[in-house]
Amino acid sequence: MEGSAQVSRISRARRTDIRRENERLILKAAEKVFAEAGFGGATMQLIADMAGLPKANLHYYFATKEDLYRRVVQDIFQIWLHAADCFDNAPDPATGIASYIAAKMRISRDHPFGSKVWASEVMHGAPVIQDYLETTLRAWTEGRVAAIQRWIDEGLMQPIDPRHLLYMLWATTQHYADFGHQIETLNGGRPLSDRQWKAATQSVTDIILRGIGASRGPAAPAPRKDQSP
Amino acid sequence: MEGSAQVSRISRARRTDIRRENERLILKAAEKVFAEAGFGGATMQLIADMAGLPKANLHYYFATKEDLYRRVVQDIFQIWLHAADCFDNAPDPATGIASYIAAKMRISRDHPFGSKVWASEVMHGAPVIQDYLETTLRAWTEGRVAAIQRWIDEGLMQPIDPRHLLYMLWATTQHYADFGHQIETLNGGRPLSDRQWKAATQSVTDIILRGIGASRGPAAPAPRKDQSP
DNA sequence: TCATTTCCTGACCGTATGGTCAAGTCATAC
DNA sequence: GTATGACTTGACCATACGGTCAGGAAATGA
Repeated sequence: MEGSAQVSRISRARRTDIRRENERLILKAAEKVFAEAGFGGATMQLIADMAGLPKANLHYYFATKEDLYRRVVQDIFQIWLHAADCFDNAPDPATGIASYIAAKMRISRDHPFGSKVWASEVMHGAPVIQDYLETTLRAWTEGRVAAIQRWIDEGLMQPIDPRHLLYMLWATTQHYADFGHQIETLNGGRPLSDRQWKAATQSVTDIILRGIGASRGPAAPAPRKDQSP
Repeated sequence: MEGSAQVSRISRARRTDIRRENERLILKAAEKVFAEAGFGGATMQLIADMAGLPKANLHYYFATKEDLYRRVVQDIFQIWLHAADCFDNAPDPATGIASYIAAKMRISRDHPFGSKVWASEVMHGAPVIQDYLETTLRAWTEGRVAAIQRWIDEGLMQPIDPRHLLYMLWATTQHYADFGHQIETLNGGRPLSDRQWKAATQSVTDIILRGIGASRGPAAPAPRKDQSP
């Protein structure tokens, strides 16, 4: 009995694994194809080929193209939101914003396709995640705005409209993913190296922290340029 | 003879007018449809309907969908480039960058569709304007980088990597067009008012100029908030 | 008036695409 | 062994789309 239950559990687990593994494959391929071709330009056939599965198999796991797309966008949105964890329990703007920039730059590097899908979705009027914008994102934004306003009230940074600061953070960090191709072209056709990514993060952090008058924070990394003073 | 020539010139002008007017109508509709649906999602039928012309008429003026799209993208690129005129013969960073931000914010407001088409094109790997990126845009960028570097060398601003500053300027200003829908949603579902656009421009300008250590420029617009000093 | 050129458009065509389906395979359960 | 249920897939279908074309309207020129 115990053995039987064990087998049963294992089988069920293996079943689940098949499903999860295939969904993972499909979602990964879909993210790339949607990013590179847009929703309208993406084809189920191309996604299937990239996932190494027959097209009919995609429709076994995801009923329609829209369903698949929705899942891709939702997954991105989760990553997007979680990036703010480091933002939250920060003692001062310099620490919080610097770590938020770092997190979002990392996302731009690690999930460029996801970022593009998100950008595309929003640019097209958010047809599938409008409700998320109005509920989750709005709530999230209100929270950060309040936090930033608190910092301002405490005199830890200049009195800047928190919303526009957030927009600037989003825009600047996501630019390195969404416009990665342009940046790459201007970089001589080569993707940014580790060092260049670090320099980019540093530049963004420096400008913004100084821009909001918060660069004197204790956790602010000292500029370590080896130029002569 | 003179009269005949006059008529001839007028007729030719009217012909040209018909063509120009129809191309304008089509390009305007195409810009909007491409922006809202992406290249793959846009249909010639939809563009035709929006332009108020039969679909076959579109193909009379633009042989293929790609041709039409190319024209839209090229037109945007021109606007994009011309925005730098005010950047150029500026005496100091505060003046130059402030006016560049103002110009690009105006473009974001006046040509949101164009901005989205451009973003989409670049995000998809610039399939139709890769050569422009490698020639025109690269040259343009080199020029601005040199100008900024000169300002740095003259001690007019902090030593910041000019490229990342440019990226930040592009990202931040275009964000108000490309992610306009998101901003609108976070603004209670209403588009930014005149006052809000002004405030946005001011915020961006303030943060960046302070961020690069150039806010003390003589031509920098004084912050005329009616708050108590 | 008539020829010429430009412009206009309904009807049509080939293809590609999203989606369906029936007939499987395969592992498990009893 | 065989019933069960999840997974797989080649073949197929209806539709929508980009693009074509022939024939006509309208403007122009002589």
